[in-house]
Amino acid sequence: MDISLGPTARKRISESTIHRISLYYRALSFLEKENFETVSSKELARREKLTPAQVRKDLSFFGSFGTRGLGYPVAELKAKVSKILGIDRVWRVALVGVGNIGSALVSYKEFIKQGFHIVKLFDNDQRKIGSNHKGIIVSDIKNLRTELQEGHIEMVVVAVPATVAQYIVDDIVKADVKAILNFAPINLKVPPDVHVRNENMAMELEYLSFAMVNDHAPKGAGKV
Amino acid sequence: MDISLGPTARKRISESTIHRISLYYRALSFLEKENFETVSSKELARREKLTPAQVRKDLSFFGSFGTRGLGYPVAELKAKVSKILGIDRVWRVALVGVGNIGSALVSYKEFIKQGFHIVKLFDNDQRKIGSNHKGIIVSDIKNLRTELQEGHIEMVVVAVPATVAQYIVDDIVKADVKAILNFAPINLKVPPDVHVRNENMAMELEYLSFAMVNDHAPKGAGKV
DNA sequence: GAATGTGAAGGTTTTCACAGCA
DNA sequence: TGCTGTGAAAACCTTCACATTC
Repeated sequence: MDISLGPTARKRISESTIHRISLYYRALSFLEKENFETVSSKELARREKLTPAQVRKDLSFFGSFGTRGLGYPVAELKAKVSKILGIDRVWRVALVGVGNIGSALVSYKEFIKQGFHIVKLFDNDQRKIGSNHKGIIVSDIKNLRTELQEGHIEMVVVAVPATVAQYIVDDIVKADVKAILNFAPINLKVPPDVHVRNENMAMELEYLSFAMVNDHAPKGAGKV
Repeated sequence: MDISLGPTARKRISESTIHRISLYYRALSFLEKENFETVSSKELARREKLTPAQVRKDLSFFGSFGTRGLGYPVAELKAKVSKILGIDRVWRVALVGVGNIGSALVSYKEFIKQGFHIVKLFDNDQRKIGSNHKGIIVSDIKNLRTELQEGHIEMVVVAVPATVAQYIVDDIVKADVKAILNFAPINLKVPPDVHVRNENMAMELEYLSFAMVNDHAPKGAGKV
């Protein structure tokens, strides 16, 4: 019953903390499947290449979930972490752009596992409209706004070319959707109450390329 | 001729700086196409939703590329930034796991544009081995190690299920590849001289979900 | 004894503000 | 005058270390 996200005290939680909370969720899912009862911050840290202090600090922002001397109860902590991340429920998601990336995402199992249900697809290509992808009929993008509203969509994944992404996002915003996951390599303009996250796969390769060229040892080594 | 990455002075460059450098590259590509001659830190910042001071600091780690009173020369800065990121050349990339995500990445245009050439594909599914994807024949994963070496592969994209990712990565490491882009939701163990970057699309949706549930205004607002 | 929870210390990144130059 | 380049200040994040609890 006690939700214990802190009564009114909410501090600002950093982006990195949330990303690590996702990692804890992943590790805890694994531990639960393997029937571990408890886990220490040390063990969680080892599994995700972090420090024990970091794990404890992150969790402490949201409450006291552990027992001194013992560690954290796996199943219980996993439930708490789900709740923190807001994935203790189903989210209705739409996907715009049924191209290479888009169609791959329709079948992406991690989404479903975590409650992100893609329930609508949109495209502007006449050959795709009306076709069936994993049981979902592709809608005409012309009806984006009304169908998002009528379908009670809460999140939209944008997987269209950069040149048209902004127009589509403008429409999404008009449909009162407040969360967008963007795969187009462009900085989208949205009102301040709309959340946008960008997924840019080329950027990660660029990071690798940088690291190789500068022969940066991955774990903080050898500056000149 | 002057490379001006600083003579011997190399400081440690933060991950965030490198990510922003990628953003500058993107903005500069656009500006170049639109025939802009120069650009100010203010304008670059505006385009990527950053601050002008941030832009100047980031660039200053690598040299003095601008002209006071004028700004930065677009084409020249783009060339410098390419060089910093190590994308002023072609990288030979292999992809393991020709599933949903994998096949989408084979056709991903941003990779090619930036010099990341996928030249080899691997899978363990007999039905896929030998088949042709965008002109590349899928190889048997049994030959991973030798083919990576013979093909002079420098980077590998891993798009296989989490359960087998570590085994495959062990093989990749044995083939002396030093850069891995991992799409499997698992923390890979590699020696300290191997660079790994993780791409986890579910994590970004989790972030959105967190933001919505906690009704965090995106731009630092409204704590309690 | 073992491991959490947390102030305080230490480190890193961002922002400020202004000198310096075209 | 306009805008860069950069030390110094401020903000932020991580690690330390230890009192606390089981």
